[in-house]
Amino acid sequence: MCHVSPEPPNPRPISIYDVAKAAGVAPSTVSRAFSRPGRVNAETAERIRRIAAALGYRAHLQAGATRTGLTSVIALVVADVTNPFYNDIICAAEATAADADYTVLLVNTQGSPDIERDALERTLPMIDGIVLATSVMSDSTIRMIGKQRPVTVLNRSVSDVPSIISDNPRGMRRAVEHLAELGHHSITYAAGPEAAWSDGIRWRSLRESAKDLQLVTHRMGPFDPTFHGGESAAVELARQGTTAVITFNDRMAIGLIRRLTTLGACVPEDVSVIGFDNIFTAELVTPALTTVAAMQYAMGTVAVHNLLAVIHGAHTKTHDPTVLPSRLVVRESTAQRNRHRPQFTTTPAATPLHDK
Amino acid sequence: MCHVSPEPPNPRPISIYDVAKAAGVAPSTVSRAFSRPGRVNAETAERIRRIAAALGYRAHLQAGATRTGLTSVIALVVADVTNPFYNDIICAAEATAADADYTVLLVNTQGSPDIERDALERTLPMIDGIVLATSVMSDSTIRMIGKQRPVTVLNRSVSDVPSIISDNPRGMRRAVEHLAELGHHSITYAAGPEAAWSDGIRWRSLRESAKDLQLVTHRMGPFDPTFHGGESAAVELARQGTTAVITFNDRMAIGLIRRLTTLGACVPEDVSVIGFDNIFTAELVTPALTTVAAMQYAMGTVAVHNLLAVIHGAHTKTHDPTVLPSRLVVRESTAQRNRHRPQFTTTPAATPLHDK
DNA sequence: TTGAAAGCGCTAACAT
DNA sequence: ATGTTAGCGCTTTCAA
Repeated sequence: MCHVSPEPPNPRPISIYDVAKAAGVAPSTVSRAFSRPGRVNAETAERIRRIAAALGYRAHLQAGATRTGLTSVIALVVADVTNPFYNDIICAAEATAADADYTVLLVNTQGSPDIERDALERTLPMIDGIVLATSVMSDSTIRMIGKQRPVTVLNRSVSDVPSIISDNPRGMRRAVEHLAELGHHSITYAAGPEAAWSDGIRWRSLRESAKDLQLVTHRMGPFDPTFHGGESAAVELARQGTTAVITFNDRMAIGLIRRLTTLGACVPEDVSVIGFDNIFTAELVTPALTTVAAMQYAMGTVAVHNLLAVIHGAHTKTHDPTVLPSRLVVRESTAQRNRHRPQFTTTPAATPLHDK
Repeated sequence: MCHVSPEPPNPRPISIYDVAKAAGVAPSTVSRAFSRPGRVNAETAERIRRIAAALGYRAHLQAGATRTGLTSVIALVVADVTNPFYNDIICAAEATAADADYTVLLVNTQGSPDIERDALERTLPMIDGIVLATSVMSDSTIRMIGKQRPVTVLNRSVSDVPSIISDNPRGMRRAVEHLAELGHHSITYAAGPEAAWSDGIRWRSLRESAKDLQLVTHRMGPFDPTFHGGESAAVELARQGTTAVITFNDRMAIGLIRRLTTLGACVPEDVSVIGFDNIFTAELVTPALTTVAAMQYAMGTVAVHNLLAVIHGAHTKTHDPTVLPSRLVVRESTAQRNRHRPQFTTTPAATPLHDK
């Protein structure tokens, strides 16, 4: 019944030797016809390309890379490709790389140190450089990798490694001022993963800004930087009471608002919520989310641009991080503090949002 | 000022020769110590690994692949990594592949035939198989690639190539029944990209189901399968009037509802809307979206599972597509047809939602 | 169990 | 402008 397939699943691919023989030229000529068209007779080159196409030849760039060490591939390491925060970063990185004839290898670490290490282990030898958009590795590990391959880090400042960050202090400052103007006296920060550099800077910026404006701060967490993490934060928040919350990111803010609502609190009437990142969904939820926006597209562009510069031999003397501006986008999740209602407190009761 | 950097940006990586010399063994022994630990003295292997680690050696798998032709890498081709529809597919694919010690190479084509062709051209020689989660290539092209490398296609049925689809006809049937029960007489389909196989099957299924239930159907589009595509659909919809819409996917449905609202129509009071995919955001928007859910996680698992089977030499006799069930998730965007109001019609007036 | 040698597909020197 | 040769890092025979 089960007859043997006549063709193996992975037939040996056509090589330049096959093409060379068919065209009656030396293999190196075939190689040149593709990589250095100028250095070969125009007609010969054309004939070679025709024959190659007819034979179904595909250049095996990795093989050549064993000789040159250069692959024209760079890796973009992110914790979670499906996090909308990376949308623009990925698009920008791919566009910028494509302009320079580089390919972007997307590496999805799911926030796991093991996966990240493994993936890097596997891909490092076959790439010309790395953009670390999110990394849970230590600064010293990153610096070590930076010795082996050109590296650029995003959303994090690592000394001796080109870094691109957005102006978290300024964005946080604007968020705090906004809440102060609305009459809030105390701000709770729902923290993201401790390994996240941006979590640290955001909390520190919050504390400083709050101190300047004579506001009180609290810190909850760490939570997963996801919708569910935000839900957990809501439960904890309900126990301690507050009128204003800033979350590590928008996904958490959205989860928090959701859960808060099922717990009987109104946003923004009872509690004002501010997120970070300005993801697309922030505009879509009800109430629309007030959030600190970063320039993701620019981040992706600059990161790849700098990386390619280093690959091509640029020697940046100082490695002060490149700081991109950030701004506050005011929507509906923040409002005047409601003095007539008691501070929001309740006992956890309602069921969590059904997890699809 | 700009002193020359003492170390080149891409130092030659440590090879097995370096390790071999340091360990005082032959290179082949080092190779075996990593790839075939059983066939080398346990102590020697341990010593080699220690020395390798100390030297910072990283296996260069691509180099070995030039010999064996096997890379333990498979490609997952998607149109848009940031489309939440792929979340679970990507996660499932990576998990399933990791279980078998394979790495997933994520290829983002942005729906462009050129990028897809280019990416495939570049990566085909260095992978053991491909999962096409979205492809704009023709069936015959896919079949041709299937001759060169094991291929599995998702969300599409290609003869002679293992295909995994969800039960669109059944899902659509349930959607149409649902609308019929709510008293709607006519259903408009807002189409997605013409190149999308699932768009075709959805429209055909809609027509058949509607015919069975004696409902009238209209078709608009094609539109981009995005939020903005949905907005465009809303404008067109406003001109023609209707009480029930099914969109190609959830992102379109969300955009459509948004724009419809700014145009003065109420969802679901004036018009009922049903999407496809059940993306995470569908639950978050107001009104929450009624949608046809597919089993994305299972799709990813099955796709990779089947692919690995083919890679390991399975000979499936018939290539009938694997069909995964789909179901209707009823939320708030569908309601009883409102007989007391006139059919929704208006002139386009309001401004589109601000694009961040 | 280990070593020696050949070869994967390609590119870069060098030679013609 | 083209051919020849060596070699990239690794795996895999084949011997020892």
